[in-house]
Amino acid sequence: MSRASDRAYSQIRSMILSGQLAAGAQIREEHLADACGVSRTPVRDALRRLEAELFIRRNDSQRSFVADWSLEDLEDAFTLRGMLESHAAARAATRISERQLHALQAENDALRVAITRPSPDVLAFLEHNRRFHEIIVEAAASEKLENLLSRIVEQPVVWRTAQHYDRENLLRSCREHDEILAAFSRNDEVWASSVMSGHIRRAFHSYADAHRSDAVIALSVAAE
Amino acid sequence: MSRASDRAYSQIRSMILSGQLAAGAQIREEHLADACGVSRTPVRDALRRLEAELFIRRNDSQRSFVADWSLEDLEDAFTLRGMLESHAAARAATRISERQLHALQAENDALRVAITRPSPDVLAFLEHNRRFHEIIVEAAASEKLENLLSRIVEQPVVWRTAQHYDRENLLRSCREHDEILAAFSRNDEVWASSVMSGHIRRAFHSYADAHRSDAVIALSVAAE
DNA sequence: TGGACTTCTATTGTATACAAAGCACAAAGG
DNA sequence: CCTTTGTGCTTTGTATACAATAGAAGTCCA
Repeated sequence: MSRASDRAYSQIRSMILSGQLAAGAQIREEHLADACGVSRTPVRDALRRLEAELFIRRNDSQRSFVADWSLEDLEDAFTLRGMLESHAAARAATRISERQLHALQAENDALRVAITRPSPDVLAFLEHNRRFHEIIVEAAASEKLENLLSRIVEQPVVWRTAQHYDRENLLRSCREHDEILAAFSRNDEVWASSVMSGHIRRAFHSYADAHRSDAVIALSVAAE
Repeated sequence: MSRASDRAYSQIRSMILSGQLAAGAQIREEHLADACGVSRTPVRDALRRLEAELFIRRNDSQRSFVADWSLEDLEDAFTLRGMLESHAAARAATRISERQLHALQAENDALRVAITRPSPDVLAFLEHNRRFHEIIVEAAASEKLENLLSRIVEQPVVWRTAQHYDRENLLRSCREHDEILAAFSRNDEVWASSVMSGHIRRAFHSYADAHRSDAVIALSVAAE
């Protein structure tokens, strides 16, 4: 992550996720170059990557804009993610190693600790949750699948957090993870895949519900 | 397609698909720049795109190589494609317009003409087939889905053609397309999705069978 | 002789200057 | 008053020079 284009990539990416670059806003290469303290060359490089991940879109005359996704687009993404991740879970169920199983368990334990303290640590939850899902995709051992999933798990959305990150929802995620672990330890692909499917789907509805609440916070849609 | 980076993109891409750049071979930016008659800048741009589409992979020290997929990788790709395209067919079944339905019919008619002549025109078959599937994905009206599918429908594979492109197989594809059309005209998403699923799966087995034959020809895996 | 260290080379990464292409706005002509 | 065309300004595209880095090949010393 020391190359200038990598720094530009993650910096621009977090500018988008944080809302510092508003959805729909036009992007000017030189402006970002100044903001990142590099020249336009690595910025262009970063923009291409972000474009491939649908964070950025370009009009016909090559001008770039921050992608702006509707609730329908979000549901769409969750549906695809559900298909792909439940497939990943099925594959992982018969391929996962002891080491990976232990790593999964450790992530979910850490996740539980993060949310059962007096004031839940949402950022820690998100990070452990991300790792949890990442390990499963690794265990699925399909490079194409990994490539596809990397393009839809995170999305720039200005998020309303009130309902969504209440302890009840977080705990439910954690319990669903337990069930996925149980399915893995029995190498039951059908079970693993169904639980994962429901897990992602429930997550969508948490988000959709939260969409009607008030408090607004910028977060990447990585949870569940 | 007049920009230098676009020319470089399609030129390098066809060098890979044609086998002129062998699977596993290292890629040197300057070499390609000479071959395409442009500077390294647009070549780098093109390489990034091809990398996102898994035509090219890079090692840890940023050197690029032509991707080399095994038969298992190919099956993997077909499985994913089957999931995504049958989902696309389901969505398309309830969303497709009259215009698109006619366009589909026209493509399949043209496809039938191309293969029922004395010596089947395989290239024309491939092109109409590609358009047929493309229209369905458009009709599915999901940008994310379109984006994902664009990354797995074509793959660099040196292909053995003898069995695969015999008239029997081509005709079967054509008949399966007819059935998909029937499902669409009745807006039956379950039917459309099942036929598509089987269609892609059968295509995989045609390829796998052909893998044991002799005649070798370089083609992109776009058929069915 | 073996192993670490150094130098050299091949290749990619970055900056910068300039070229080309769009867009907006203004002026002219119908 | 509307349309069209031209002009200048903004933004992106390309070439090139130079910097950085990884690998390979020697080289030196124990």
